[in-house]
Amino acid sequence: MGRSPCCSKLGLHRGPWTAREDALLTSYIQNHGEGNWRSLPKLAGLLRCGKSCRLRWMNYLRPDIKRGNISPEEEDLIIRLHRLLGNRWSLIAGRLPGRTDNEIKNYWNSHLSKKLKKQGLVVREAIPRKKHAKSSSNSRMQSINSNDEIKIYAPKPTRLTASIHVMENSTEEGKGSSSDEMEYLSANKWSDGSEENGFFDPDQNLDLGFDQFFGFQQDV
DNA sequence: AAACGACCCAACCGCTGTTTA
DNA sequence: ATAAACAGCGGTTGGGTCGTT
Repeated sequence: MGRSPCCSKLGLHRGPWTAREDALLTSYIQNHGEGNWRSLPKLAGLLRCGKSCRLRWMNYLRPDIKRGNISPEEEDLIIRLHRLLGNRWSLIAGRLPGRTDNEIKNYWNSHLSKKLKKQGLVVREAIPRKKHAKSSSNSRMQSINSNDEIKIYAPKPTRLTASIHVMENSTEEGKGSSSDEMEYLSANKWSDGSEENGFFDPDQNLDLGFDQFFGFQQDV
């Protein structure tokens, strides 16, 4: 399967979006809804690739996007979630209504990683993506290290619904390095006392006890 | 006022995962 | 079972902006 040709190869527009392009895209999506990114540019009268349209919509034009500074509460939440999930920006963004994965990623790279390093806190390194990953019956299971002992279940970037009771000790400063946390996560115990087979499933377990864990109520 | 460096962030690239024929 | 098409994710880039000298 080949990667689809990029915009430049097809003679499409690249670079910053114009107000007119924004208007065309917004208008089309308002009338027809999201999706079909491949055919959308043509139907909307845009000389852009679908990928570019999707990105523009998701990161900038969506009506529910929250603009402005990241609040201290949001910052705290990002730090906690990053400690838990690593560079899973879409998952983290799913926890911050109105914020995009790109925005959070940028904020992390430009502010938080430096800030935490200054404070002498461990910043979790990016988990290298597997090369030549072969789909399996449960292909979203991603190993995060070579010995396959620790795994994270990576759901689609939908809103997370689950409990983090399991992480309650990790919120204290200085405690719980990432490896500690992952070890804890792989201990196969959920908040309800049930045991699982070593996979952390944020979709299933991030919501319950959210406010206790994160210290404030989510505004959904 | 000009030059320079640091920072920010929108956009792109390359890859993986999912769906469908 | 397989491959192609499509969608989405995370890392990186580069142009614009801001602050400092």
